[in-house]
Amino acid sequence: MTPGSNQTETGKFNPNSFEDKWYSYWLENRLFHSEPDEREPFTIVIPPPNVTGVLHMGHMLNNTIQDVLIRKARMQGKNACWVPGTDHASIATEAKVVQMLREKGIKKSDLSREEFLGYAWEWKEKYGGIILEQLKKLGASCDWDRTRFTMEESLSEAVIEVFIDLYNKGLIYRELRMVNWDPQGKTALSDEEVIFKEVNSKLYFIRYELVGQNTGSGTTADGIAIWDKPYVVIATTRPETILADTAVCVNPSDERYKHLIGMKVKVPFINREVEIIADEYVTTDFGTGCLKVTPAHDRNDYDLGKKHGLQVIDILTEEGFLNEACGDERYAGKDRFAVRKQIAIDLEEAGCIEKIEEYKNQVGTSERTGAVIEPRLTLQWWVDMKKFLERNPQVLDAVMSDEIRFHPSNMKNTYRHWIENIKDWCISRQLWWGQRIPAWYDEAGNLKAVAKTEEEARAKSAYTGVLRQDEDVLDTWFSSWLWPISVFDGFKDPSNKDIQYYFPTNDLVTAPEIMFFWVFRMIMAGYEWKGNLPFKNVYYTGIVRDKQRRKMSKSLGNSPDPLDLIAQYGADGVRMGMLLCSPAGNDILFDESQVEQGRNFGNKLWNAFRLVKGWEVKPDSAFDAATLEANAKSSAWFAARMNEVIVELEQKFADYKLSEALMSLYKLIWDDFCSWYLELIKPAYQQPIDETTYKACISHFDHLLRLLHPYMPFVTEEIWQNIANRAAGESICVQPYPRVAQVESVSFAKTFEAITALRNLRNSKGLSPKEAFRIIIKASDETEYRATAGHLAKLANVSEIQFDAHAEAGNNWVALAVSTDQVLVYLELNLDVEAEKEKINKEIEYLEGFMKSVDAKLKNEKFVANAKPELVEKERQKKADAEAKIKGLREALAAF
RNA sequence: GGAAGCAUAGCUCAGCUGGUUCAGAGCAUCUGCCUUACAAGCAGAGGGUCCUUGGUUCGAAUCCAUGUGCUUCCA
Repeated sequence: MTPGSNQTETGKFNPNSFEDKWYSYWLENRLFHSEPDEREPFTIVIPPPNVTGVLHMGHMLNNTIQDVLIRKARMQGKNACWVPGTDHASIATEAKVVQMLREKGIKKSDLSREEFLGYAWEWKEKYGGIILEQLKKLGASCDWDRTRFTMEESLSEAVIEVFIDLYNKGLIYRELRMVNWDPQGKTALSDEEVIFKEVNSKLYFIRYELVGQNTGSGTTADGIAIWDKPYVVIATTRPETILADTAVCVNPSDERYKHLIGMKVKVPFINREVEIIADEYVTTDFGTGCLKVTPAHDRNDYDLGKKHGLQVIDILTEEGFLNEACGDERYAGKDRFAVRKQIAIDLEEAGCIEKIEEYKNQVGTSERTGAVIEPRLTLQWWVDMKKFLERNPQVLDAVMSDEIRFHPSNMKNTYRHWIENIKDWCISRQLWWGQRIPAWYDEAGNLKAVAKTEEEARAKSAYTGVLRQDEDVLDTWFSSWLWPISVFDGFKDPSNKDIQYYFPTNDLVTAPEIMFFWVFRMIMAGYEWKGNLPFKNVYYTGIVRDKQRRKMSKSLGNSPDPLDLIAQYGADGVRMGMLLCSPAGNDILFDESQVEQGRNFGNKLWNAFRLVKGWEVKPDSAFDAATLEANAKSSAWFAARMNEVIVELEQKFADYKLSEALMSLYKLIWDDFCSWYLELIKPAYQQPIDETTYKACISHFDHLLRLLHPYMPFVTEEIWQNIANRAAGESICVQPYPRVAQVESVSFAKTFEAITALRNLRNSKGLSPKEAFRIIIKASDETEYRATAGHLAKLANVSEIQFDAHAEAGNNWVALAVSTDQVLVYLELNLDVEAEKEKINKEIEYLEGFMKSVDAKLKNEKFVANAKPELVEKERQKKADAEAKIKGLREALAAF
């Protein structure tokens, strides 16, 4: 059954009254479900939102765009499949679960891995689907039967298999390296998960006493000795790390320090003697030119340490506390930031501080927990990206050659730059929520085998002792990069009909900052395991910002609640508001007034429907020929106009200019359909309309609804269902999308111009629209005016139209310029003759100026010789038109 | 510090490989209207040295260079 309209035709437009109803209807009729068949597939996989997430403005934008693309494809007869799902977000979810447990009084450390995962799954089942439910409110036409989750069994198996496969191919290795450590999440992060923020900090200048130098050359950078002992000064933003210093380094060519190379200095408090070494790495003009080297806590220092064979002293715990190795009991067991403050005070007291400067620097923070990242030396698993790319050069080539098209295309530059400077990908995480790494070790921690199960590991390694599986899990992106393949079970069953049919997918819609995390890696996975690209187009959305260009965020509180917005303006209004001004790649400055505009547009459409629906229809025989003829012309004109716009739309969609396409539609509906066409065919109050026109109108309306449906699915369905009789189960969702047709071109351009000129005259003279005009049309070609005389009379309230090519203005006849013709209007007013003359003179002046420039072009031999012939012809036409206009205006002027 | 992008009406943006009356759209603004589809509306109107300065060209918003300002990415 088709649900009846909740809204009577006289009711006010209220999107809430029908949106849920139609969504349920679509689901009941399984309109979004896809199975492979003989049609051309059109596939989108959703960028899986974080399972802990709730819908925010960015999701709204992103998913609206996907829905527009998928709905249009579906209407175009393609087998449209939009696969929804979520990712397991190891670190974010684990943090949530840990917090939930803490509230229950349970500590993670008191639980076994299995127990913890039990709670985590429980949490996921309870809260993990919220965001998907919210997408339904937005109207997202996902195939919900295909909903996937990155940690479900089949997808997890794929992850494990891929890991093993990469290991066997030599593309994965395990190594002790400096990683980005999140002391709050207590895990390593990849470089992409670190967000750099500028912070105000301090640069501490600290004195290190020179060993065995009782006199002489220990000086400050500026040569002044304040201390009684010789010393050097180092500059650091992290004074707590001096306890882990194992060298001081200067540039070998630095005259100030040359003579000190090879000597030793004492680290304050702990009095560790460390050597002054020399390396080109040190810049002489930063700080004092004298660098403290802390191999355990700084990436560059680590490399330096390796090169010079320095000792590595790790003074931090995994939580970011100082440990016993720091060698000073005042600080051991305390937080790194607390120690930073304290040690600064203590150093000051000890006279070791030369000075402290304010300093702005970039500090890395965890994308998920926000904690300040600590470079930390740990054993992690890595993907060898260089080797991977050597195996799969298409990862770069496909994008550069537009085999995979980026929208906007300038993202290609960033992509290439990224690949050319690629770094290895740290894929292990010290967490429990995620796929556990299938690596097996002996009791001493030596890697014995990489295998799916203990049995396999044993078989592979032939080791008979106790085997322990790696405690760590894999990065969530190590699941997500397989998404376009794994959602179709392309690993589990590579020849299944889904993967063969839907892969490669068509479009991917995502945020620009995800290019490195995800887009790039999916392309890698596509070529490595399917030997093919994973999608053909990548549409990068902008970031949703507020009017002050600030990024919308929870903490700023500048983001409206999407569901509130939907409740207030309707999902259609919100969708339209988001898309009205969001070219690919451009940030969108969100403003509620745009959403209001979207709702107003829905209201406009709704009222057009009310008008049409209210008409009484009678057979054509009840009408005179002139009316029928005029209406037929109007319908033909609109058909032609709509066709023009469909041509535009096709081009705009081909270029992924979704905002512009929407704007074209907006104008077609509001201006051409409502303001012109409906006004033209509208019968007088309580008068009937002829059947032919009514049918044409309904057909045009129907086409408009289809064109608009991808953008505003709900209101278009509501009207479509009520504009004509529909069978049970029918829906606009699956109606054919209008195509470009061969339509006779009908121009009303001069007519509309004349109507506007007459309305303008009324406006400027303060005349009532109720007073009819008498006019004379003075045209060189009367064809169009004669054909549309009825239209002109109706929309400009003209009671009498004469045609006279030789008419003269004057005696209360005022001339209006329309194209190159004139419309003379009878006015009984006392005109301000001088003002009228002035106006005409100004017009003539402008036209003469214009003519001059055209003339100059035409007289220019080089122009005539070099420009295309049709262009020259156009210029000649321009000149002729202007001449005709000037002639008419002169005559009008003479008539006063 | 390295790289990319942007600068056009009050705001947000179109303007493809130079050439239609090339200076555009939507919103906002102003004027007049409650005209029986719609005031969430109708009918009109105004508004810009296309960031600066040079250059190429018969011709530049468009191509090139310089400067300025802003944004983003990477280190």
